[in-house]
Amino acid sequence: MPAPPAYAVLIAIRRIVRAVSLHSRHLGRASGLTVPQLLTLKAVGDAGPDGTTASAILDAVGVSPGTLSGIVQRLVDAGQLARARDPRDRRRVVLRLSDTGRATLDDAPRPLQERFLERLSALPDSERDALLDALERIVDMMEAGDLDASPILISDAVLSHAIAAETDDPAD
Amino acid sequence: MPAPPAYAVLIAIRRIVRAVSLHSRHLGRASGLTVPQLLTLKAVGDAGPDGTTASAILDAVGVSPGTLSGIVQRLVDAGQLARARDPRDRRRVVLRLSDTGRATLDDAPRPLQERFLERLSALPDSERDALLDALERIVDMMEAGDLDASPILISDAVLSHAIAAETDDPAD
DNA sequence: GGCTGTTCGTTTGACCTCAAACCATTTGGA
DNA sequence: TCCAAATGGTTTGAGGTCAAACGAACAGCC
Repeated sequence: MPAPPAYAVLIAIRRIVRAVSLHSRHLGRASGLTVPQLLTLKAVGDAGPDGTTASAILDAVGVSPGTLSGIVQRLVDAGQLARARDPRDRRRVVLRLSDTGRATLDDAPRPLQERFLERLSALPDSERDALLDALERIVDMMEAGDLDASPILISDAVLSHAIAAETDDPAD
Repeated sequence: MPAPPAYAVLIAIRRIVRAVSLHSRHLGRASGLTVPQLLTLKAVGDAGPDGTTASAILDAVGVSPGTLSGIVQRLVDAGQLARARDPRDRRRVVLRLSDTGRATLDDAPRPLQERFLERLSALPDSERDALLDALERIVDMMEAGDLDASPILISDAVLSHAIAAETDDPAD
C-alpha cells in the first residue's frame, strides 16, 4: 500500500484517546476517587483557601451543572469537601477543601500528565513544533464549520468517563 | 513566548477529543438513537442477515457485556432489533435487525466520519504522511510502558459517552 | 412595595459505564 | 452417569452524563 490511507489518522487518534482513557481510569483507582471527583477536588483546591462557588469551577471540570451537583454531593458525603451557602448571595454555594480533602489532593497521583509532558519537553523544539503543528491542522479540519452537519465517529468504542485534563496553564 | 510549550500539545489533543465528542452527540440526536445504540445496530447489520451473537459484537462496539445487554434491551424495546435464543446452544443470544432497524441504519448519518476523511484525503500525500507521523509519535509516547504508572489526564473534562468510531477497514 | 427576569444550584429521568455476582447451559472428565 | 469447570448473558450497584424542569434568591424597573 503506497499512499498512507487517511483512516490511519483516525486510528491513531483513537489510540490516543484510548490511552488517555485507560490511564485516567488507572488514576482514579489509585486515589480512591473517580476522575471527575478528583478533578473537582483539584479545582476547588486551586481556588485557594477562601473556596469557590460551584459555578466557578464548572468550566475547569468541564461538566454540566447538574452533573457537578452530584459529584459535589458525593465529595461532601465522603468528607472531602465542605459546602456552605454564601451569606452575601444565598444562591451561591461556597466549596472548600476539608482537611481530608487537602490530604487526598496532596498524595493524589501527582499534577497529572507530568510524564507525558516530560517526554514532550525532552524533544527538540523543532520536533515539538512539528507535532503541535500537525495536531492543530487536525483540529482545524475537525472544528471547521459544517462538520457538525456531517459525521465523524472516532474510535471503536464509547469511552465513557475518564478523560480529563488539566486546564490550568503551566506557563504562568 | 518563544518556545512552543509542551502543554499546548495537550490542549490540542483535548480539542480534538472534544470535537469528536460534540460531533458524536450531534449524530445521536439526528438519528434518534444514542451513539452506542447506533454502533450496536451497525454491528448487527454488518453481520449479515443471519444475525450474530451478542458476544460477537462486543468487540466492535467496545463495551462490556453488561453494558451491551442494556443497550440491546433498549433496542429490542424500540423494535430495532430482534433477539432470540440460539436453539443449538441455548446460552447464546442471536441478534438480528428488524425491518425498522434496517431502515434506521439506512438513513442513519452515513458511514460516519466521512467528512473528516474527505478532508484528510484531499491533502497531498506528503502532508498526510506528516500528520500520521506526528500522531504516531504521540501514541508512542503515550503508550510507552510505564505511563500506566504515572499520570496524564488530558482535556478539561470528562467526555462521557459519545466517542465512537468505525473500526472496519475502509481499505478492503 | 411589588413584578418580572436572571442567575445559581438541585432534582428528575433516561442512558451509558464498569465490575462483580449470578443464572443457564454446555463441555469435559472421572 | 454425574459433577465440575467453562461459557454466554443478565442483573445489580455505584457512578457519571446531559437536558430540562424547578425552586430560591437577587436585581431592576415601575
